[in-house]
Amino acid sequence: MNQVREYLEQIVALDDKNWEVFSSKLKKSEFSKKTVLVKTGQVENHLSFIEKGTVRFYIPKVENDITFGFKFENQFISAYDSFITQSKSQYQLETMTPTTLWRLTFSDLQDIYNNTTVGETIGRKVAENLFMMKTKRELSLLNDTAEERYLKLFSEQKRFIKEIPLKYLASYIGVTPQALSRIRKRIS
Amino acid sequence: MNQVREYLEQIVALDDKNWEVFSSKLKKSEFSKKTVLVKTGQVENHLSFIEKGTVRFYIPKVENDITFGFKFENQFISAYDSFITQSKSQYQLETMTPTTLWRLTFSDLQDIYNNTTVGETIGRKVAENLFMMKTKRELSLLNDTAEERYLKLFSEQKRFIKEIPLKYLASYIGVTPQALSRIRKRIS
DNA sequence: CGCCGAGTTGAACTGAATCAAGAAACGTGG
DNA sequence: CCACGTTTCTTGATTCAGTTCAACTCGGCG
Repeated sequence: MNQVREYLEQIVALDDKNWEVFSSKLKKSEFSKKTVLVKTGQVENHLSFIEKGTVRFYIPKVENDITFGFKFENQFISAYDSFITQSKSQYQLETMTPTTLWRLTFSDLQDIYNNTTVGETIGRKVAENLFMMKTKRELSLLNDTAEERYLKLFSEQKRFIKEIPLKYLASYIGVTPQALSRIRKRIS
Repeated sequence: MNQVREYLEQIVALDDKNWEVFSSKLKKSEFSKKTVLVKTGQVENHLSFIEKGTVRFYIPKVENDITFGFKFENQFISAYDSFITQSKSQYQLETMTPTTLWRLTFSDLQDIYNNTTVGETIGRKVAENLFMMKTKRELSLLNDTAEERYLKLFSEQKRFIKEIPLKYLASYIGVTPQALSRIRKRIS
C-alpha cells in the first residue's frame, strides 16, 4: 500500500488526512495468471494499482488479438474509457502473470473526488499523463518503422519485454508475429 | 463567448460565479490563415477555444510534415503536453483558415484551478476526453487499413474534411499523398 | 501571362501480409 | 516426471499495399 502512496506523492502533495480517505477505500486482490479483469461488453468498475504482476490490454479477435498495451508493477490500470463513462468496454484487460492489485471502485472514486481536496487534482493529472503517453504512441505509430518501435520498446522496458510472448509484442508494434520474428533475426 | 460557456456546460454544471471567474480571463484573438500558433521548441502558453476556423497539428519536416490532427470551431486547442508540463513543444499548431480564438494563459488556468469549485473538474474531464480520443485513434492506426481510416474520417467530419488539402489528410491517415490520391480514385 | 505548389498517374521497388510447414517450448494428465 | 498435444516461434515462398521517383496537368495568384 505504501507503493500507492509513493506513486501518488510523485503527482501531488498528499497530507495524512487526504491519504486516509484514499487508502481507506483501497482493497487488495490477487489474481492468477491469464485472469480476465475486464471483458468486452462489461462496464469497468475498478481503478487498480499493480503491486506486482503484468497486465495486457487488448481487443480479442478470433485469430489474433489486437494488443495495444502492457502495464507493470507500480502503475495504475483500468479500461479507463469504460470506467469514466460507465459504459461498455471495447477491450479487455488480462493478467499475464500472477498479479496483486489494490483496487478502487467507481463510487469509491466519486467519494474521493467529493471528500478530499486533492482528489480532482490527482484525477486530472492522471488523465493528463495518460493523454501524453497516447500522444507519444500516436506519433510513433505514424512516424517510426516497426523495427524502430521494437527497439524503442526494448530500450525503455527491457526488463519486462523479455517476458512477453512475441505474438503480443508484434501486435503492439503493429505487425504480424512472423514479421517481428524476422525483425528480431535481422537486428540480432 | 457564449459558445465557450455552452461547451463547458456540456461537461459540468457551471453557475454564474464560476463562469464569471472563467470568462474574465478569456481574451479574444484573431489570426490570419497559415499563422503558426505554437512553434517547436517554444513553450505553449495558451489553452484556446476555436470560435471560428481550422487548426492543424503537425511535426514540421523538411519534405513532408507529419500531420496528426485537425481541430475545428467549438473545440479547445493547445500543444497540451507542452502546456501542462511547461516544457518545449515537439510539434506545431497552425491555422489553416482565418481563425478566431478565445484564449487562456497557463497562469490564468492555475488561477481558475485555485479559485473555482469546478476548475479542476473541467480540467480532469477535458484531459479524460483527450485521452479517449487518442485511444480511439491508436486502435484505428493499429487495426484499420489506410482506406478504412479515410472513410471513417470522411463520414465523421465530412463538412471539414472536404476543405483540407489532400497532402495533410494523407499524412494524418498515415500514407503518402500519392497513395491517398489512389485510394480516392479507387473508392469513387 | 507565367510560375509554382498541389494533385494525378505510371512504373519499378520494397516491407510486410499471407499461406504453409516444420521446430521448439509449454503445460497437463497419467 | 515423462509423454503427448497444443501453442508459439521460425523460416520459406508468394502476393500485395504502399513507397519512391518521375513526368504531366490543373488552378490560383503574383
